[in-house]
Amino acid sequence: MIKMQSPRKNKLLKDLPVAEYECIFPHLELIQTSLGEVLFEPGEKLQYLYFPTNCFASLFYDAENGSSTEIASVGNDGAVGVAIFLSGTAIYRAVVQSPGYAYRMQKSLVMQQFNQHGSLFHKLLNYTQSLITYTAQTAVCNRFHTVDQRLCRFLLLSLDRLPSNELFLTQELIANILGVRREGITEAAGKLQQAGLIQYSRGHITVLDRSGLEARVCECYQVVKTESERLMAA
Amino acid sequence: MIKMQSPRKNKLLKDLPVAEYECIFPHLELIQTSLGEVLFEPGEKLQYLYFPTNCFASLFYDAENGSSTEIASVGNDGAVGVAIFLSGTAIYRAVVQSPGYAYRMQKSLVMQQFNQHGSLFHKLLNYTQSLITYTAQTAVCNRFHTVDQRLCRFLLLSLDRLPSNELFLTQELIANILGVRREGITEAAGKLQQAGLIQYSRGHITVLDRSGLEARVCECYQVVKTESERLMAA
DNA sequence: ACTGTTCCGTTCGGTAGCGCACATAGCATT
DNA sequence: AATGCTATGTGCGCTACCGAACGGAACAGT
Repeated sequence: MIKMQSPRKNKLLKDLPVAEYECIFPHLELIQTSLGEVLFEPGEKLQYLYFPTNCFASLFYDAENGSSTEIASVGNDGAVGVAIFLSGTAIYRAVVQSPGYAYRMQKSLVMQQFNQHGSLFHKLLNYTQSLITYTAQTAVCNRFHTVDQRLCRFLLLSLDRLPSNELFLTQELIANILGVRREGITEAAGKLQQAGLIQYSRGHITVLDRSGLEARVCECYQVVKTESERLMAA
Repeated sequence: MIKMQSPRKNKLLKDLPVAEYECIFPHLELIQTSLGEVLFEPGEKLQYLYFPTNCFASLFYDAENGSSTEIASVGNDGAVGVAIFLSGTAIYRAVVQSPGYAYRMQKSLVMQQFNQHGSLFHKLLNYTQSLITYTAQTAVCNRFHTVDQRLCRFLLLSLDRLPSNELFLTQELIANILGVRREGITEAAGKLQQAGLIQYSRGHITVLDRSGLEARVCECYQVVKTESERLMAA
């Protein structure tokens, strides 16, 4: 099983030139992440940069009153903790939403690669831009779109980061992610289930009709996806 | 007048080591910006990185239905167009909200400085982080706080980027920035005026009681400000 | 089989902000 | 003075969402 977890499964590591990859590879540490695990807390000095292969994490931003919102999520499309080379410290919390494997790189190695201006350096900068896009789109979506639409966006973006069409999240958790009441999710999810688009029970969500979700989602989903693909192609 | 516009007025350029500054200085081009001027459009290939000295710009993110929101603003505390070294293209629009002067740097020079890992390089990375913070906080604020609070936040953050206590913005413009109805601003601003905190008429806003605004604003203001100061100190 | 816990469904009153329509007031131009 | 434009004020019905409370249903452990 672990053999299957090649670092190449992560899209940032996937297309690295052979020389660079071989230089980095020995220093990559495979780790297993569990549901709800916190990779780092806001304000904490980052030690590692994480490259998920088959797990994904949400970046949470706390509000004063105890509520919080997801401002971005990261799967095998990116890296968790880009602040490590920006300033050293992130102001958000990184929480594992779907358990699995990830590779991590020591800060010193990240900085070394960074200083050599390799391929990884450029990919990380591009990826940073796509994170900014995600965050900005979240701001827009929070402002203009309904809970129903935001739920669809969340489901679709999550699916894109996972191999299967199943998610393991309670309505309570989704509510926290979107920054709404739990009851709001009950209602929105109920509609989707009645329409036959998803099927859920006790924290286990199965997406039955992907295109149906796409028909209901706001534009935010496509914007984030397209921009991210554009940046990764570069 | 123009003589007064030393590049050193911009906080990113202010503390550069002498050697680096003298290398950059000859290539800085002083420009004058006018109200409403668009520095770049979303998707456009960036040519310049702008360093405002006494003007400030808003970064706007468009939603599909024609509305838009400010996701961050930049004054003499930063640079407009950091995407130039991230990916080359921004997905937001940069609009001058308060006219004045700025210096700009050709892309080639930016990249050259970037590759030399000078002081500017590190400052720009740090500043990128503070932009991300601003954007994330906007997402949170859009989600949890009232129009009244958001207006206070906007006024305070704008004041911080300006030399005086006056702003030239109609209620209509502020509404676009915050992504709310014009009438919402009429109401919120009316309250502030009645409380004697501001005075306005036909697009001319004077802030009379700064600390009064600070008493009403949500935490978002302080978070953005503190984080930005922390990052600039580094 | 019993019990506690987690997850989901539903109801109900309250409110912030929306969309719309229209009124007024300051300023400019002629 | 007359006209027109732009900025601001106000009122009204409507909807999405909130906060709180409660009920039921699935599951886990003993």
